[in-house]
Amino acid sequence: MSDTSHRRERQRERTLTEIKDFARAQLVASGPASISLRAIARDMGMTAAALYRYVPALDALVIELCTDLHNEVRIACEAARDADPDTDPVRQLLVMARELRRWALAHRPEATLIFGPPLPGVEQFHQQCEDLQCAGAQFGQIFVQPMLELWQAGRLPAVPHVDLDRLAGALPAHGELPIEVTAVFLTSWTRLYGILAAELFGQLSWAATDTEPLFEAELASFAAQIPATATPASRRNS
Amino acid sequence: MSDTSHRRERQRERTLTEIKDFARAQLVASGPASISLRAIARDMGMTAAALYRYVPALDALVIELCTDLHNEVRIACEAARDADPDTDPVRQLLVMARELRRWALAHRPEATLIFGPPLPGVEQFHQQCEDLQCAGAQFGQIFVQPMLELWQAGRLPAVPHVDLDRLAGALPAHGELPIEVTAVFLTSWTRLYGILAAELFGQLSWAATDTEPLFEAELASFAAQIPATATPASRRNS
DNA sequence: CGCGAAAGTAAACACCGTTCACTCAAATGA
DNA sequence: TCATTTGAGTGAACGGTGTTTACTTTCGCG
Repeated sequence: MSDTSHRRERQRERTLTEIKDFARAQLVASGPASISLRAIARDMGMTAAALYRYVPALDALVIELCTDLHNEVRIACEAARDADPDTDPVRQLLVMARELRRWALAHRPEATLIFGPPLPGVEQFHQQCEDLQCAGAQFGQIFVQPMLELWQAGRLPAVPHVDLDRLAGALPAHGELPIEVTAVFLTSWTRLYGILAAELFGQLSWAATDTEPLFEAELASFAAQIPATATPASRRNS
Repeated sequence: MSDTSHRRERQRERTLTEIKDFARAQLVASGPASISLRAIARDMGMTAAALYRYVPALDALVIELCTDLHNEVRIACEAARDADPDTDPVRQLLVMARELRRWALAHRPEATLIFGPPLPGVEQFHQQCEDLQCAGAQFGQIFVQPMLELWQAGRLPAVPHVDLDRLAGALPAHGELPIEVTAVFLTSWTRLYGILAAELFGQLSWAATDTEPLFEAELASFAAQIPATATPASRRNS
């Protein structure tokens, strides 16, 4: 009984992943704006209307795609991190950042979808990212975590020039993170994101064709702020 | 004779700017992806086919819009710069950067169009930016210029960690700029762009609602690298 | 085997970009 | 002044899109 009813469910799930596979193929082939239900249905040998048995609307499909891609890039970064024997948080951050860049440049349309401006109807995705369980937040978390470890080890330097009081007033509700960690995370993240997004979106095509020196310099300047071992005076937790 | 023919031309130009005005109104109202020739024609009380007398295709119209917007934000930054009596290049850079952020946040859809990933069919815009006369390059130029002045005054510090040789190999043909200036410009620009783009595209909505502290910190850390007066040892030109 | 739910279809609606043949008015030249 | 050329604008059409509706077919379950 449950076997047979499961058969239906499995069939349903297979069709849904097939839909997402074709959607991704279109994303890769023609960019985020060209994902079309009718084309997916055509590729699958079905009618567009049939897809509405599986997906409430195109927007929802794209949002699911965003979720999958966030998970994919997170898992790729985690794998790169775990493949490195060095467990130093700084080292882990560098390895993950490089893997993020590698993934993004190897999957430009996908990266453009998740790191670019939300398509109309997909703005909702970033909103729901305030939920820590959502894929976007979990992706961010793998970069937050090592920074938290650095802070606990007393190795996180105060970020210069950041108005911590004002920043603290601009955080969402779930902010159980120390404000110093938030500050260093945000400044580091936006720097990485800047190089990546600028290259992804072609904003640097007039100025440089290879941004790896810039990327590596940013990583180096990040690592340089952090002492290899804890400064005794700034040690905080165990 | 030339009067009358000019009358036609002026009429034609008025219609064209009217088209662009309505296009921008749509951009502001519904985002970059929602600019539609049919809707523009509807708003103007015309047929969509008539617009093809003025614009070869939708893509071309959007590209023209990008050009206009680049000019607009450039002029806004120049105005802010010139309104400040301080002629110190560092001060000018800070003023222009703040104006850039102000403009972008006050014109989010427009900023998303020109700073986000190119719409399908508009990739061409960034390519043509290798031409220094194009609007995109001229916009970049107003930030390059003060940095060049700093370099000429011997106040530009070597950017740490950047592999200048490799970067030099990744520059387009028109690079008559000193490589040190290029390096400091690109690292500073991508940092600014990162904060701006992250906020524009909602990438930080889960982490912070107000990025001004981050932006100001980035400006401060840029200014901090640059000596107020020339280091005698590093002075280069007049 | 028959029933009922799920899957899929066809047609329609309202959009979209783009093209083509056509009309109409206005500027031009003789 | 009158005929002609040129340009603006129209209407219909083609193929594309998301989405809804009513209908049919398929298939697992009792």
